[in-house]
Amino acid sequence: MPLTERFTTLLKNHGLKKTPARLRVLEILTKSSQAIAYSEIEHQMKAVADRVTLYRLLISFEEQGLIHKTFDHQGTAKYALCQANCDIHTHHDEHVHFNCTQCNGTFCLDTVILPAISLPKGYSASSYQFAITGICKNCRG
Amino acid sequence: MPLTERFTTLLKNHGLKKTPARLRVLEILTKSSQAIAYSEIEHQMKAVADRVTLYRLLISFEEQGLIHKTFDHQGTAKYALCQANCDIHTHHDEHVHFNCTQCNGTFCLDTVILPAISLPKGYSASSYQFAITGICKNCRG
DNA sequence: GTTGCAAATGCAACAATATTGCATTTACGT
DNA sequence: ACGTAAATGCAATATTGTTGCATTTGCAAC
Repeated sequence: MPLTERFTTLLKNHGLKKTPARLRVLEILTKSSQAIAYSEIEHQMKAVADRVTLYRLLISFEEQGLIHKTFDHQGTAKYALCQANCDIHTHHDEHVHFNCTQCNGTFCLDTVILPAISLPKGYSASSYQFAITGICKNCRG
Repeated sequence: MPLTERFTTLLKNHGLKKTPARLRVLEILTKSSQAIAYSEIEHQMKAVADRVTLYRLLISFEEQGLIHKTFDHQGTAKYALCQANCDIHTHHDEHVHFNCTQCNGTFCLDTVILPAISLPKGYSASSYQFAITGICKNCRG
């Protein structure tokens, strides 16, 4: 299925209207091998949409389960497409992230298995954020 | 050992001068059962120190291994005292954090054992950030 | 105790990041 | 083609973090 068609379906399935800005963001995220910071998306969106539009767009994408948002080792928000069929009700992003201190890249490590963790009594978990900081594959070259 | 004396030693051991602002921050962090956001510390520091001083103070505390800094589920920076004998060379903070979505509290779960994780080839880890988001003990009560 | 100096602080200005209100435009079902 | 709710753009504002520089302070050496 061609990209644009896939995006159209994706947006429709999540009750979102198809707009140039949204298609562009989906394209950017799809073509990236890693999670992208807001500033980077904005940079690539030049002339396509206003800053505010981008903020609001990302918020609704996240609410609707199209993308997930993580924070790297410096607290910078990074966005990536959800792999599975997330939606507004079941929005899970249970995989390990790797943050590179050299290139500042954030990678989703889908192959790493999440260990089970038992919480102390009284606490109830709704989601997990596991991140590893270090040097990535590329930067070690 | 009384608090003030302990703080004095702590600062001296890390090559930091003893100042009212620093003593106050140590006191605030010591008396808190959870990690504290910058804004909260600033609020409790009213009239004791300038915003900028607080920022710089926290940075040097972190560099010298007196405190550690984490980001909660909303990307807010939170600070807490280091438990062990961290210093500028060996600064480790390998425990699980719990972020409550109701009170926005961040707790260090020292009792939870960190699982071992094996990275894909090519990646090398220097630190780990494991966080669990949910409802904390107090908010369930 | 006095002195000297690096460290720490305060202030002002600035930079970066995120949010809100509101008028206008656009997508899309009917 | 039309009507409406959703989406956008713009301006203003809020929040958060940083930089430069003059002044003050802690503390070690004398």
